[in-house]
Amino acid sequence: MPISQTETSASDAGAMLGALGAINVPKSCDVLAERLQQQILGGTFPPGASLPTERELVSTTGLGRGSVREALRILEAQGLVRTRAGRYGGSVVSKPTDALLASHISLFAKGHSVSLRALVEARQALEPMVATLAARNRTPEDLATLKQISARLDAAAIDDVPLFLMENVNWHTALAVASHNDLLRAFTASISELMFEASRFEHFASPDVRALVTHAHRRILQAIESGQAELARQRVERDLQAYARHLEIAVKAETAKATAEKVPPGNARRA
Amino acid sequence: MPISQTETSASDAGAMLGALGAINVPKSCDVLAERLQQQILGGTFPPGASLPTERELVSTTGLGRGSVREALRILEAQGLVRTRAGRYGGSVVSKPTDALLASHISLFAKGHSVSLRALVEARQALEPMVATLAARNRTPEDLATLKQISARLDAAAIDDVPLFLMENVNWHTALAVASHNDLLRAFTASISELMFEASRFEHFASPDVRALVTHAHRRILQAIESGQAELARQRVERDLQAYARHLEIAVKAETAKATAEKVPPGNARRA
DNA sequence: GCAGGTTTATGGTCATACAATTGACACTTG
DNA sequence: CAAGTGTCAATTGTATGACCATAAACCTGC
Repeated sequence: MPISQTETSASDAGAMLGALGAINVPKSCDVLAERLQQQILGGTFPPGASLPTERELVSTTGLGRGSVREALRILEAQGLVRTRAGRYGGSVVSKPTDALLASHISLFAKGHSVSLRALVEARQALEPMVATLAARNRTPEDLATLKQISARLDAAAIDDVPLFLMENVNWHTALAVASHNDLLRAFTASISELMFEASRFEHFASPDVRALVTHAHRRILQAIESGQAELARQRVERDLQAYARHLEIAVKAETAKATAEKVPPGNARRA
Repeated sequence: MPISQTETSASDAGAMLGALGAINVPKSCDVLAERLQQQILGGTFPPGASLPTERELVSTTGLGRGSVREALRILEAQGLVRTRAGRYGGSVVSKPTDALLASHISLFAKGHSVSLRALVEARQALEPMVATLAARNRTPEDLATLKQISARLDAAAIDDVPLFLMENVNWHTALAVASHNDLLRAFTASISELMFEASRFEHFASPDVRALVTHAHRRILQAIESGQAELARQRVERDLQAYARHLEIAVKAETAKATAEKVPPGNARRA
């Protein structure tokens, strides 16, 4: 992002001071949070190390304890520290978890009302690469996990739709783990979670869709097991295209039903 | 009368409650933050609306002002509110910005020491789809912006490397905007930013690489202008592969130089 | 040795007071 | 009247102090 202040449209008035734009006076807690963040990222406080105690920070910074605590809440929300009470407690430095990043992505998506279509597009972008990398980088353990989940998924496909959807998320997450790319893993897991939430309301998981999913997963897993990266990519792409088609049909049916329910006044509603 | 605490005597109480794991006592500020978050997401406080004042929250929740303020700092770190001081100030609900999500992604990436290779892989996953969508969904304004940036990029390619790198980020961001997919836009912009930071240290931007980049951008932009989605995708893919190759060479040279500096002189290792 | 209580450093919460900020509005001034 | 200026009031920002809750470490008695 370009520098925000410093509008260059200076008239000759106030030339000595230059063009000064809106000046933002930071809050003390923000300043402290940022400084601590830099120190953490700079290695002064490596993961696992303890920050000074609140009261120490109070005395070293000259701020009040309230400000110090607010700064710590910010760092906590960023996933950089984990605070525990009690003797020998305090704030220990930690690495942001996948779950935390996922929650921030989720907040962003919900805040911007990201459409199901956009989610599918993002998935179509990410998962082929994930499959490619998984075929290349998977460990035997990754493979074992995937097979385990596949078995549970197949079992749930018969009659337990909620479990099926949940295991489906697990499957995609495990695939992302097998890719051994932290960033893609976190992105993919987040999107799977979001799609899971979305598809719980659209009750889109008919028996034939479930069969289609399990079949596709089997073929993808096979390609990954044999290390055929390109084949895995192609199969994921085709699977996602089929999934997108089915989803579009389901959504269309849903909206059609919704409008049908709204139009006729006083009819025989749901039994 | 519902179950008050101390259900049954201590003797066999454990059996009735079943196996209970570590119970986590939440902090009051976390509880409040979560409840407010739900209300915001649930539409009770739509974007642009004001939350109750701190002191109102104090009286309605029964908590102390410190806890209320800590909750607000959490929401602020999540990008859900923006707090201003002064009369008619307070906390107004807002949507998380791209920049905020980018900063969280950046923290995650830095915390996990995500490699440049992983970044490139993520970019290779995202940008082809971004280009496809941009070719499909671009508006005339998007196109104008892209052309503007392209012109600046071409000019900077001649001699101003820092400006070139910055405009390069802008170009990719503008492309992501043209895709009209909020999630892909935010992801792509974050990764571009991260790669920019990384490539500032590796001073990888030789004249011929710069020429290669501007040439590729021109061809991509042309495909997007004419709405040829598939062509745009292919060109981005090829561009990224070339970029990845050059990057690998540059990194190899860099590490070779670093090791050469470390080993005693006169030790001619094979490069 | 160990089961139990005790200590004590630490975060968690609350209350109060004052300072800083800022938009609205009345007030001057030309 | 127009433009600038001062004042006010509501709200957040900050500091201080006190006390509670928690949990690891340390006794203590057996």
